[in-house]
Amino acid sequence: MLRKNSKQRDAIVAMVKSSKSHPSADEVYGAVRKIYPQISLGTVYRNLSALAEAGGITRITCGLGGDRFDGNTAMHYHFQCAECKRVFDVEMAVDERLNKHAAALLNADIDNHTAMFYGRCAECKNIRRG
Amino acid sequence: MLRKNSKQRDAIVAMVKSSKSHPSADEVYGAVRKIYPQISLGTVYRNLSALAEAGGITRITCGLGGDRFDGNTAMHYHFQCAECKRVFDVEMAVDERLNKHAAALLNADIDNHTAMFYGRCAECKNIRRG
DNA sequence: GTTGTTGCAAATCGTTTGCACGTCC
DNA sequence: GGACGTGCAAACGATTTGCAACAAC
Repeated sequence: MLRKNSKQRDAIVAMVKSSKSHPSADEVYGAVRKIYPQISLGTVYRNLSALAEAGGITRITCGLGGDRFDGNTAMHYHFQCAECKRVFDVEMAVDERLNKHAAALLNADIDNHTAMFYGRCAECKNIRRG
Repeated sequence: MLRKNSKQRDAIVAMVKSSKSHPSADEVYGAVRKIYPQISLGTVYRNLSALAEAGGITRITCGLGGDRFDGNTAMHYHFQCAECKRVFDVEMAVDERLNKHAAALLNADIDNHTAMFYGRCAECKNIRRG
């Protein structure tokens, strides 16, 4: 994968990199379709997965709904609102030593870790709950 | 939900609580079926979700494969092996203040957070990679 | 007897894949 | 021109849901 260029992939990368909203595959699809109306959802999924694998973007596995994607590949944590399902960055220092610590405890090779916070975002927290 | 007792639910709780392997819904199904061969996968899913919602067990959203369930509801972190997909506990102190810290940063209500480590477990790390 | 719970099957959601065709180097 | 990428549709795995029968209180 990623051996040849494609304008579809370029558009997908550009969309994810320029977005701050942690879009889902479907949202990327909707946005890129405005430029390439013929693009297929399969192509979006294939490229998002290949790009995440190659390290060009980050895949965010969240508890509520499908995966999200993030153009910011620097290690950081996320928060997901249980109400609106949006994902936000948590601008908090990440302790990379946790990987080594956990690796020692488990006698495992550890590549990375993720942290997800859950609750209600600023906009949703004062509204009646469904 | 959870307003009346059922022997199926009792068996599901017992299985998850007694397991240390963070079983998937399908694994719970397989185990409980030995006692109640007529139980359906839908019942297992319904009960696991209701129990997790009620706080009797914990749902683990992991990046590789479907959700797992944990009878240990005390806050702790997990590690998933990229090779065998098994999930392990990480016996590491959890800083509960992170929730307050993140809540302040985002002006959000935060209930909980999870952390997942990824890599290769002790058993898999020395074996040729596929 | 009312209401929650079950078993079953069909439906849904998010994602992946096989294939014929198109495009890049 | 050969390998990789695309569009399309079908397939897939995980999970949820509608419904009639059933069990708990």
